Amino acid sequence: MAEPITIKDIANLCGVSIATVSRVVNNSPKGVGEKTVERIRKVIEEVGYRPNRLAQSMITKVTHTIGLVIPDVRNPFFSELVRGVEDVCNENGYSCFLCNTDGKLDKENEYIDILRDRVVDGLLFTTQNDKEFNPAFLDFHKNRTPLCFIERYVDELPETPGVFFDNEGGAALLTQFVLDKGHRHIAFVSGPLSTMNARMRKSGFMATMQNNGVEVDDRLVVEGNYKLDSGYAAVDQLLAPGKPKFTALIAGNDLMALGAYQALVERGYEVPNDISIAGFDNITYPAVFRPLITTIEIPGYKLGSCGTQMLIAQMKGQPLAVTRQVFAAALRDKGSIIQI
Amino acid sequence: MAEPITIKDIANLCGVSIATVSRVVNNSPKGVGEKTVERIRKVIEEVGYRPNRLAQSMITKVTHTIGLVIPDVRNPFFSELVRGVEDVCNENGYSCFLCNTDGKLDKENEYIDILRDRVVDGLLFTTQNDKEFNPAFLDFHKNRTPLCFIERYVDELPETPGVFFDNEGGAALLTQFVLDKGHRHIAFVSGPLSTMNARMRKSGFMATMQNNGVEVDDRLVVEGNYKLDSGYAAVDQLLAPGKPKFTALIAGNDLMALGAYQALVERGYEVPNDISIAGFDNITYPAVFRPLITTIEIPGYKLGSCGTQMLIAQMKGQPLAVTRQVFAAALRDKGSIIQI
DNA sequence: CCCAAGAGAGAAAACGTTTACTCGACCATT
DNA sequence: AATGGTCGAGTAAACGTTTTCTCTCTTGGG
Repeated sequence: MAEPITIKDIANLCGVSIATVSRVVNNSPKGVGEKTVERIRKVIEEVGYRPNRLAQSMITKVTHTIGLVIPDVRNPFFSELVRGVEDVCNENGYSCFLCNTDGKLDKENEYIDILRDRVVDGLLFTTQNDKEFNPAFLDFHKNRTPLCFIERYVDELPETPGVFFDNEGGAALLTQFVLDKGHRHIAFVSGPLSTMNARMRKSGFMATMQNNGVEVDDRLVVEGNYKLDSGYAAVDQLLAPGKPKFTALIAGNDLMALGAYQALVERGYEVPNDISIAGFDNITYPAVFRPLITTIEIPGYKLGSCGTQMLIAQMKGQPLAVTRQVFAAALRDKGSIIQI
Repeated sequence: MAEPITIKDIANLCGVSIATVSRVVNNSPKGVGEKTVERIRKVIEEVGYRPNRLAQSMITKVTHTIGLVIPDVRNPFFSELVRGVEDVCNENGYSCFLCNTDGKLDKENEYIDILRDRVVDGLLFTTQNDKEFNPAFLDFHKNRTPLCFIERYVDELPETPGVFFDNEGGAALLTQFVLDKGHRHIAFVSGPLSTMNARMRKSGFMATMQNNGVEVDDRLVVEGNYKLDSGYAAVDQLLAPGKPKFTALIAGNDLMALGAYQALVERGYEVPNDISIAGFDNITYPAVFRPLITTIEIPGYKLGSCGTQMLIAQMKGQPLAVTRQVFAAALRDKGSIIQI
């Protein structure tokens, strides 16, 4: 029913041209008398006129809109991240399109196309799929649409900004902690080695062991898939006859650590008295829950907010001091590693 | 660098008018010869032309965009809901602006204005704040912008669609379950009674008790704020000298149930042997965690996806069979209520 | 008193589409 | 042979802004 009020309506109401109204709306440098400004302001206020963003964007080519592409909001890490992104967007007058891809390449492609059609000013991109490189990024790059990666290195686009978590450092920190507690026989359950972060975490573990002069027993290093079940299964493998004993187990993420915990308990081991356990991610649950798992915290909110800041800086044409920001890891000791 | 390809480019490339190109892009009824269609299609394909959504929207007044306003994505209920919304949007060619308000009225207002400026086709609105009614909704209503509420009744807008969870029925289900286990002295810790759902849950509890001929002892009904601490504090109140004994405690949500659990354990009670506990929400954590709390599941994804379907139906001008959809509750028995 | 400069404001083009209207060509019907 | 219908395609207006250019009026300095 009620047609929206346009700039033309205001112009008529004030008996001025739309150009003049436009100038006061954008409190443009000058060219409008004080009294006129006052009058127009008042009318705008009274009738509640708000400029149509679409029309503005048509001509300015700027939508104040970004696309946020992630695998799944339901993953707590990503909901933290999303909130960080959205907060920074909002502070800066941007709105954010949320896209869930489940890490599937075709959905990623689809969303990239959609977002380009919608003329987003920038794109924030996360995935857990780092096997395949999406050539659509090259298009974005050619079109000079700002891009910021989250936890993803793209060799083809070396100068594209990104925010990262220091997976290797986190794993090193955790491994050192376990070593310092006196453990020497440490099992490691990695995430899927097809992913960058699983490889980094593993290498952080290996390097730290080596640096401390502790030999890694290959038979105690197994690969999981970041899911609970694979942690459970890993314990079965590690406890098989002929395998060496171990006093601590480091998992590539908390979920696998929990799976491992369950398997150990079911097999009659006491955690941490018989076997200590550590995870990665700091999946945060109300502190009432048991077990508590010593872990490495990944600052999802921070990654999101800083990534967005970098993206916005780019969109504003500000030169970036650093194009790749790496966030340090923090250890969360929850007592699941005992001194021996 | 690379200016985007426009319809004009395609027209020139094919030696036809832009109107003709537009017709084949929208595979418009007729008016273009088969051979021409073929030729234009091929060129479009070759150069990868994609129409500018902004320009399309300018003229059609349709953006294929919706606004999703929620308190906080980090709340697992809302991340479920968001995913449901986004999936249905995507299936139907819509994109979705995510807005976090923390339930604050001024942020809600701000986002409503922003979304209107951006000419969203519809608005999906959730809040936990049901004290204040935002008059901006009336504007939306006047502008005929489709609206769908989630878990919020708005008296001023009786015919506005909404999706709801049957809080009362859920509480009844849970209460009946507890009664059937033989409990007669049941404590109830409600959420903040300023919120609709806390009131509904409480009334579901009261009604079921009454229906079963069990008198509710007022001294065993306390009000919390849906946070962990308030569950803890509630137990302090309930265990104060002079209070009647109880064998079961039903909390307005899982978080408070956990707080209550912690308080009880710290005071030497065994759960559920001394006191049984039930919650609400089914906050889902890996099943390894303890304690497990018998609870009522709220189908967040379902609420989101169905709400979005209703919204889209409205936007397409389809008449809604029902404007208010209520989703049934389901009990998740996790053993924290014992038979007595 | 004249002129230049500057301030205030409007006209119109542009952004990339969709769509109502128009027009010519061709063919079939009377 | 004239009429009319259909098909294919183009012209131009429109959407709601921003912005460049232009114009007029005022003002102040010489």
